[in-house]
Amino acid sequence: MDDVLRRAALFAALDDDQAAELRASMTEVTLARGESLFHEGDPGDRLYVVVEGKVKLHRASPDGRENMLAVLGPSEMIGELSLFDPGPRTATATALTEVKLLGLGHGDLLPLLHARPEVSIALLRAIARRLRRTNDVMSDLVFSDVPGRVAKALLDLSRRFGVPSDEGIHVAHDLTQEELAQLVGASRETVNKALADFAGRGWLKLEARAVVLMDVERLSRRSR
Amino acid sequence: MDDVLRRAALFAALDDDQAAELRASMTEVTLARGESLFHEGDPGDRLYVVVEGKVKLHRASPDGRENMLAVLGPSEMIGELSLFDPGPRTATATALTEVKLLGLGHGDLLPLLHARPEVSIALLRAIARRLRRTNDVMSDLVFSDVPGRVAKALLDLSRRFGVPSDEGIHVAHDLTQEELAQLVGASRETVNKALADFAGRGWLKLEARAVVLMDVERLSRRSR
DNA sequence: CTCCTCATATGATCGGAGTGACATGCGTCA
DNA sequence: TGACGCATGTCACTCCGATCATATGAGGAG
Repeated sequence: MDDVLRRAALFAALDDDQAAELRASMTEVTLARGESLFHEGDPGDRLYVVVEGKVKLHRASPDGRENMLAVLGPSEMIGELSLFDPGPRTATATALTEVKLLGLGHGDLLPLLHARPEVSIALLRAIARRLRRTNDVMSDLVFSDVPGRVAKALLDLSRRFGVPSDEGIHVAHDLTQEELAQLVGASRETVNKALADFAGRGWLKLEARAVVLMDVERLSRRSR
Repeated sequence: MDDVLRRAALFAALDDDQAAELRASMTEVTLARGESLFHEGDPGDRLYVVVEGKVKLHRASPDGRENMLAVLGPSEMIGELSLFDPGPRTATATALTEVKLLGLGHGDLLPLLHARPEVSIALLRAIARRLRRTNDVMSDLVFSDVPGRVAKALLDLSRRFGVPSDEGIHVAHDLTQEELAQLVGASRETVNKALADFAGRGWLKLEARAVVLMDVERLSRRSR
């Protein structure tokens, strides 16, 4: 059984056989960068688990500006909200890289939840953790300035997607600066300035859709 | 059985007998305005349901400023996060009015979740809804200016706590302007200006810890 | 290999909103 | 009932960050 799936909340409480059975009942979806899994307003009764790649969850304001709620990677869940609390999708999910997902419909999940309470409990934990993260992001929007939020976002991405290298922690976030700006709720220009400033101080090195963090300590201090 | 409790997610899936039994296993807590139920950092293994009154969930930044995550009223749940995703409390809960709550410990909840999967499912729905609301608030922080956020907050409070009167919808929010400012992530002065402006236009009337909404249509338009 | 387009970089300008400083109002408690 | 303390109302001043404008660079399509 796939290691990535075993780390997903949906599979956490199941033994190997049960996990294999659940996996068999899920349908595979593949997207190229830029393609959307679903759009804000769509009817939603399907949940997905990321197997490979990254997906962004985002919304548009009436006047066309974009805000990114989250970047989701392997083992993470997308679209649960419309399943647990029935209703249309309140955000759009778009692939940041080539991405592979497994989808599960409402009709297949409910029996599982009734049959195996541990699964519900694992999902409660997962969604509680998400709510905590979201609350943290909200506090940052209120308390921190843009450079602080950029530093925080990079550290967060580094914890989740970073790999150590000889120069520092290499973080292939797959976000354009425009997207990074949407993630921290600021303009592209301001984010660019913050990044350039950090790079100038030697705290990090900029690469295409990636950064190398070289002084996590300073960045971390700047983020508070 | 109390009507307020029957509307709480925790009780939604139970029949009268089961609800009465659950209620009996919960301990009553009473607080006066200003008293805290728990503080950020406290170990947390208890969940509460508001029976009467209002409670605010808030956090302090390192430099002492405050941010309010939510105002919770009757039937709503507080402190679930530390229960579902074990860990210290990530916010402080403080009474906005005299308040009556019922508390349930981790040790009493888990057996219930295992025995009655419908309870978990109801809780998943409740927390999913909370996450949706939080995402909405986050988008507003990014997209709307302060007057817009104030209008939005008042409309939200009115939907939850408003009662129709001959002049308009009377909303006893029990928040000082300082607290309202913390709720929308702005300074007291700016919120005061927005309120004075709305009042000057005849959209609402200011009262002590309350407002009377007289032109919901305009306020609603201003909030978008 | 060469455009063309999209991403990145950087400066100039402007405005919303925070800060600080007061004045006023009002509820509550001795 | 008087007075203190907290909440509210309103300035002037400053500044962060959005917006506009304009390079420069780099990857893809032909």
